[in-house]
Amino acid sequence: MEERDRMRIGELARRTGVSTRSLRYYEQRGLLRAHRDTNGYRAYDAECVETVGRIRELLATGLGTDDIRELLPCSQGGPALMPCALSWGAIERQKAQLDAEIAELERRRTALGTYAQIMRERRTQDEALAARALRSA
Amino acid sequence: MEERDRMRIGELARRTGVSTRSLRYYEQRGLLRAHRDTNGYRAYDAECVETVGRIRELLATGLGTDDIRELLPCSQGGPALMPCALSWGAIERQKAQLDAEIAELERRRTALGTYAQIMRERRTQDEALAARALRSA
DNA sequence: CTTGACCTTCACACCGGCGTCAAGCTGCAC
DNA sequence: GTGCAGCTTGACGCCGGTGTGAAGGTCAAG
Repeated sequence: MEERDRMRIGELARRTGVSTRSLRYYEQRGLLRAHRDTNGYRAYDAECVETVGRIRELLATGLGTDDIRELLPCSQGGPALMPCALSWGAIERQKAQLDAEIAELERRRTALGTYAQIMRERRTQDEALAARALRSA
Repeated sequence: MEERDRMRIGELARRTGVSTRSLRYYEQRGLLRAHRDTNGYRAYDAECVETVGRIRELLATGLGTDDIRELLPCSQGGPALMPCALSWGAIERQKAQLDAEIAELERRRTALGTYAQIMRERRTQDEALAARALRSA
């Protein structure tokens, strides 16, 4: 809780490899909290580095900021049993959603393959027709 | 080619189940061609019903309107050998893209499962702690 | 003439995480 | 004082297919 452990947004960005724009966005979305210096500058505790890391991981799973906001307190220390139970649904929902999206993409891939097959056959016919036309000409 | 075979946008929408908004959009993107009555109304040939069907199929595979524009003449009758060859790449690209997206989603799903597992373990620890706290209290 | 169904073009809204520019303040170094 | 790096908030753009609404023309039926 020492003030010395606090850093400004630029340094947090450097340490995490995340743009300042994103950090401000995470704060706006309620994912990240920052103290304020007297001049209005954001002052982040050292643990924010880890928090940002978790945010990036969760974003990378495809979860949205709304889900992550409910999920984050759960992944931190402290008596977070209740939020855990509450936000458990979000993970299950997201897993189900991912399964659905994967199925959808595989359906698309199959459809595309079928479509390509039809076109391939048609092209073969066309080539046969063209060859016959050439011979008769 | 009889004028009697032509219909206006509302009827095409009804026959295909596609909104008039989408039909106008397809025309704007160069996927669909319409004649014009003297009063400016769009007049569609009967075959447009099939064309719209193909557009929907291709859209459903995840292809964009730009790809479909190059792909459509290929799936219709006529000497479409060259466009076929040209647009073949679009299908292959899309298939590769779908494969990549599927892989990405599966990576997300796995990551989510791992994350859930970590949280589950942490929750178990928390519960153990809470139980011990209760007993000692 | 009016009503009403159908048509026209133009254009804003959406979603979501973030790039990017604008206009202005702080504070250190020279 | 001047410059510059770093900070602030605010706001537009993107991507792409489509919903939706405005403002107005066409035409047949009453």
